[in-house]
Formats: sequence, C-alpha cells, structure tokens
Amino acid sequence: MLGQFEQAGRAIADPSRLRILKLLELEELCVCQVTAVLGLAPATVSKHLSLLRAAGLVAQRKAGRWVYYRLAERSANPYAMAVLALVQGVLGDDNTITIDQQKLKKIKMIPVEALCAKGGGTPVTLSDQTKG
Amino acid sequence: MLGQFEQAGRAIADPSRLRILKLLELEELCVCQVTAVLGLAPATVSKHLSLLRAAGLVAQRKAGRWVYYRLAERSANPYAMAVLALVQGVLGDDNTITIDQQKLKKIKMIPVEALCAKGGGTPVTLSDQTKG
DNA sequence: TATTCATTTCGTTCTTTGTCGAAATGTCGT
DNA sequence: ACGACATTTCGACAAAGAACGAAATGAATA
Repeated sequence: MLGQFEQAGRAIADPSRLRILKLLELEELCVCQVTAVLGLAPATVSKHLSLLRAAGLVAQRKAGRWVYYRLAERSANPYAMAVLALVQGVLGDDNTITIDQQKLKKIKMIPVEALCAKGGGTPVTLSDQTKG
Repeated sequence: MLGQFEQAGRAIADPSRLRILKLLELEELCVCQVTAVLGLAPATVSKHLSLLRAAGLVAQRKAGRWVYYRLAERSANPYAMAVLALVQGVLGDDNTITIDQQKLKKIKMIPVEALCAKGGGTPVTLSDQTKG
C-alpha cells in the first residue's frame, strides 16, 4: 500500500508529468498532441504517459494509429483519485500551465493528421516563453 | 509555482519520508526518536527532515541538544497544507506504517536521554517485520 | 502484402537522489 | 574552558530517473 501511494506520488513529482495531467484536465489527447505542446521527443512523452498509466492516473484508448489518453475516472490504484483531485485543485494559475493550455488551443485547430504528419518537431510557436 | 508543488510532491514521493510524516502525525518527535523507529543512519534521517522542512511540510523546534520536528500548521509553500492533508487521509492501515507507530509507542516509554545515549543502533526489536 | 506512420521499447548518457561514514557545529554539564 | 553528545554538513557511492535517437511494433491504406 505504501508502495502504491508512493507510485502515485512519484508520478506527480515531475514537471513534465504535471504539465501532461493539467493538459488532460481539459480534454482527452493523443500522444502527438501532447508531444507538440511539451516540445519533448515522442519517446519521452510516451514514457511519461506509460508511467502515469502504471500509477493509475490516466487511461488510454486506441483509435487506429493514434492512442488517446485521458484522466482516469476510476483506478486500480486506491490512491489515484485522491492524488488526481489534489492536482486538479491546483496550478490553475501557473505560468507554464497557462501557456501550455494556450498552445493546446492552437493545436486543436490543426486537424490531427496534419499535426502529427511532419513533426512533433514543430513546437507551436507561441512566443515560446516556457518559464515559470 | 509549478516548482513549489513539485517540491512538495517529491517530498512525499519517498517511503522513508512518508513514514516520517505518518509518525509526526501522532506527535512531535526528536531526530533520535525518528531514527530509532526507521532504523536508518542519523545523517540520513536528518537529511530527510531537512528536505521535508524545505518543502514546507514540517517545522522544527530546538530544545537544547535536541531538535524536535512536527507537521507544519502553516507554510511558506502554498501547496504544503493540501499535500499534508492528502497524506493524513491515507495509509492509516498500511503494514509498515502500523508497525512504525507501534515501535514509536515502545520508544516513547524510554526516556529520551537513555534512548539516544548509546544508539539509534538499537532498532527497537518488534519481531522486525518491516515489509508491506 | 508492402508501405507508411503513430506509438512504444531498447540502449545510452547524464543528472538526481537515497544512503552511509566521517568531520563539523552547537549546546549542555562539569 | 572542556568534554560529551545530538544534529547537521560534507564527500563518496550506488541506484533510480529523465531525456534522446534508433529500432521494433502494430494499424491503415495502397
């Protein structure tokens, strides 16, 4: 049990994963969309998402070539929902989080096929000030 | 801000520090008492406590040679109280935590001077099954 | 079935972190 | 002031973790 709580704790003890969770708060997203917002390598984002899933904080849904992730609405980890609730109650006014969410808005305008086509390499220029 | 939440998150994302917090839930304790329960080196325990303090989760009170730590009742870290509340609502029935708290009971019977005198080396034998 | 492409897994590199022993710090009682 | 001793800091070391590029996986389409 201690281990399960620790696992959920570790999952949220990282800025990239917190950013991901705060994005998923808005809506379900596919890996390439998350990648475009964070500006990290797809492999890195995928690993973060796996870790979040292992901790029971997010769930996935496969749709053809794409994989969509969303916040878990129930979980095998008995502490997951409490931890998620904590995260949701917080950081709404953080600089990085706000910018991420604005980037997401722009990204949602681009159809998913066009976005993932050439690259997570296009980091959605938004006067790229990702400092908090 | 993201950094402050992350700091609090990292602070609770470690089994030793969780054990410490759950001990401090019961009462204010000095370093040597915590050391005796956890069975770790004094230096290690001290470092954990410093980290918890830096994260704003615990406060300290110096009394002569001894330093007493307690859960923070207010904090410079705006997320500290929420994180503490989460921890307090959880793990009450965990195996390791329960055993720790029983060990603590025994330790409280020993006067502080006698306890710290020879050793955190005496790990308070309680049919030492510290697995969860 | 061959190709394309989003995602994941693998292997590597670099940093962070948990732990310890030894030395430093600071306080109490002599 | 001196010695004893709880606590902290320092230095070292091993383990864990975050990031990447390259290769593997698996689904859609030609």
